[in-house]
Amino acid sequence: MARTTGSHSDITGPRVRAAALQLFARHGYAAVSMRQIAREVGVQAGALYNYTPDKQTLLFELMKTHMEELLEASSVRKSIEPLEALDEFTQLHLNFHAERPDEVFIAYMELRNLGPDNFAIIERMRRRYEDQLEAILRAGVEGKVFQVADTKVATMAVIAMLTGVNTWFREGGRLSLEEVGKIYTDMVRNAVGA
Amino acid sequence: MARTTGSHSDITGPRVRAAALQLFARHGYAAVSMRQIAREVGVQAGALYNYTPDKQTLLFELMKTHMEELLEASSVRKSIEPLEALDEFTQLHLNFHAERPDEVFIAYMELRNLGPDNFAIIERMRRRYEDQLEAILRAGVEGKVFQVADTKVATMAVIAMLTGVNTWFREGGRLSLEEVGKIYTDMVRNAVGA
Amino acid sequence: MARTTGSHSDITGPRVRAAALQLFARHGYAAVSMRQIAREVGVQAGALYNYTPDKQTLLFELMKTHMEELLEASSVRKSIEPLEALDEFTQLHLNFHAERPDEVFIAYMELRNLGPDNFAIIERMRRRYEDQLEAILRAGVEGKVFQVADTKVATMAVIAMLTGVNTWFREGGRLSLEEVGKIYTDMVRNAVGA
Amino acid sequence: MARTTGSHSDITGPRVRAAALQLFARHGYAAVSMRQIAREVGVQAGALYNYTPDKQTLLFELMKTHMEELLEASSVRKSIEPLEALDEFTQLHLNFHAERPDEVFIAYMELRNLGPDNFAIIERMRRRYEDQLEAILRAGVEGKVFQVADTKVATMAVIAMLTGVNTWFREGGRLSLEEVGKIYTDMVRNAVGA
DNA sequence: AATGAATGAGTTTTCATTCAT
DNA sequence: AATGAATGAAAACTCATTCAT
Repeated sequence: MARTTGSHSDITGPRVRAAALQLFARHGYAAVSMRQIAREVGVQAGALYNYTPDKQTLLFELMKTHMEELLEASSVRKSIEPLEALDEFTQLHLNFHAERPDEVFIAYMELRNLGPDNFAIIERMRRRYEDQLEAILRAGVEGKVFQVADTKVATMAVIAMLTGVNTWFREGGRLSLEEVGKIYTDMVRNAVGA
Repeated sequence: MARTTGSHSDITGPRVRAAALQLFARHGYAAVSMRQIAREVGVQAGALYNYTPDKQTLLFELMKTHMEELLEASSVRKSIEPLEALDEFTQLHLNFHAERPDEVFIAYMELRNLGPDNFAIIERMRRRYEDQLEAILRAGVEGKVFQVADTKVATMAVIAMLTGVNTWFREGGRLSLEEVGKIYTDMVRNAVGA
Repeated sequence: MARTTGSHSDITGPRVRAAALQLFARHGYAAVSMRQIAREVGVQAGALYNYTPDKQTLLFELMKTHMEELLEASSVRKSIEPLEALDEFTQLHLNFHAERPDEVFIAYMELRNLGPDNFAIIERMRRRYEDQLEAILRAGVEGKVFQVADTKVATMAVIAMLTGVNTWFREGGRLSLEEVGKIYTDMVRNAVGA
Repeated sequence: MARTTGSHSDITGPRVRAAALQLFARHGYAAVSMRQIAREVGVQAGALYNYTPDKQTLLFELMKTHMEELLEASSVRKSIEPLEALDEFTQLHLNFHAERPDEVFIAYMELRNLGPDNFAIIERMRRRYEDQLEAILRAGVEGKVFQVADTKVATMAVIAMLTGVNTWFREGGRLSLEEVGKIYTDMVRNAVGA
């Protein structure tokens, strides 16, 4: 049957990813069927395979894109002073994660649904992100502006603390993102003895 | 024939829960089949239903038991000074969670696989746990020994920081649990301005 | 564990049959599980096998007992006149069936759940019952008190008509069983041209 | 690979219904598995769910279609004289039911396997059919051409008598359907005192 | 690019039955 | 006589994926 001229591929593809993102975040990768995704897009299940070779790759691409954007956003900083760099990192992490709750949720929850190769790729990217914070902490320790017993541990602690915001922060709640940002900037500084 | 031999009543039940715990933690609730659990126990799938009415209840009981133990372990403290109480909370949290990585993982990851009623029950228990830390922080703020802009936010931040340990800490790794405990006790104190 | 002295076998057996009767009638043989029957009796499923070799035999015994009672009740009549005999048959059929709605229902609905041998046995008994009415009709035709084109067909028609009462008659409804009996006595007479 | 070859869309649907009809009639709804139906159709079990949302709906649709056809066939008659109408009803019932032994069997035997809503719908249709006969009988009583103590009871009795034919009549047996029709026309007339 | 029919393997759960105790 | 643990087979239904059209 005839369709409005022009290809749908450049419109359906993003819609597939958007639907998968939302559904995976809400119900979990394993609990979402290709048919559910297709229904959300307004298409039959078979059509999804024009946009992804399989369900697993769909998940992987979502996570990879997210990590790429995170790395790109975070690596712009050609950091100056450690303290300023730390504050900047805090703000960037909070803003970036607050804007992408679904992506963040998936990136943490669905790691074990990746095949080993895909898992390794995502893990490597996450490590690279952590390394950026650790570099800041190390610089601060060397410059005696931070007091930290173990920079690796402190890195993990700070990131966990920051990412935890996503479990409770909601736009329009008691606190604005700006207020939360101020509170965390202080807590992070304190935590690393700045 | 009925079964290999001998009655296994009081031995199979715990083994079912143990197998479910391990498998759910490793692969995720949705990705684990009743058959897999049964195989691990050394029994046919049907036999599991002598020990749980269904898969969902099996998950729920695991989480409920975990939260009950957490609440019991943490509520013994008839806290003295806020600072001492905070240190005690930090240690207890780290030790308790380090001993039960599977339970902790499940308690965080599988919330969305609970039915609404079961979810509400677990959420209430988690809230009660958070309230204990918040009470300590509030007492410390009143007594001017802590400096915290928002006790609720600080509560979430500290718990996220502490629970994050489970994502990387491994017994026998670079640091002992005791060393980690010291580092975190300091970082937590700092974070709340003690 | 100890039980009140004395055997339960002479009490549990009838209770098993009663429970099976009621449940088979309500939900159908195939839809009733041995566990359901056991629950109704207040016993574990395994205990049922002290009273029946299997589920199929339980059904068969229920039907056989019913047919035996029907044949016994109906064959007492060493009938006199055909018309009187016909009225007597009508009354007996209505009363007997009205008193045993569950047995009647099962005897009609569950025939196909019998194994071939059991089926043959029950069918033979049913045939014997029909033969009694046909004998009456034949006598009436010979005696010119009935006008019936085909006694076999008339037999089936009359029995169908009478048994149909069970689909709608309820004790305590608009009509008493006695009233229904009068109406059917007339209709049956008419139908066979008496 | 997808399937043997060629699209079967508009051919498989009817074949599913036909297979279900025959199997339900022969063995009973509860005793027939979706796999059996699928095997009869020559398809895997999963494919059936392209044609029915579930087994229960398959049964319901079979019964609904049957009742719709019955109502359509029977309501054409804009009856003239009660006696003529009665004869016509008798003939129509016998012919219609003789042509559809499987549908009739299911419509009577599987009522209790319908969910409550579906049951109510079918019951309402059956009631409408009965009402047509009762209207004829009432007209006949008013016009003094029938003698009937209770039109509702007579309606049930006549329909039971007629439907009973399906339990024994077989095309090619001792009597033709036409002969049976004549016999029943007489018996029905007699039964209602015409 | 999309459909719709189909597969084959899988899911959770239920079942009749057995049997050591 | 009864329990309770277990089996092995089967049930209804779902799923990711394929492919002719």
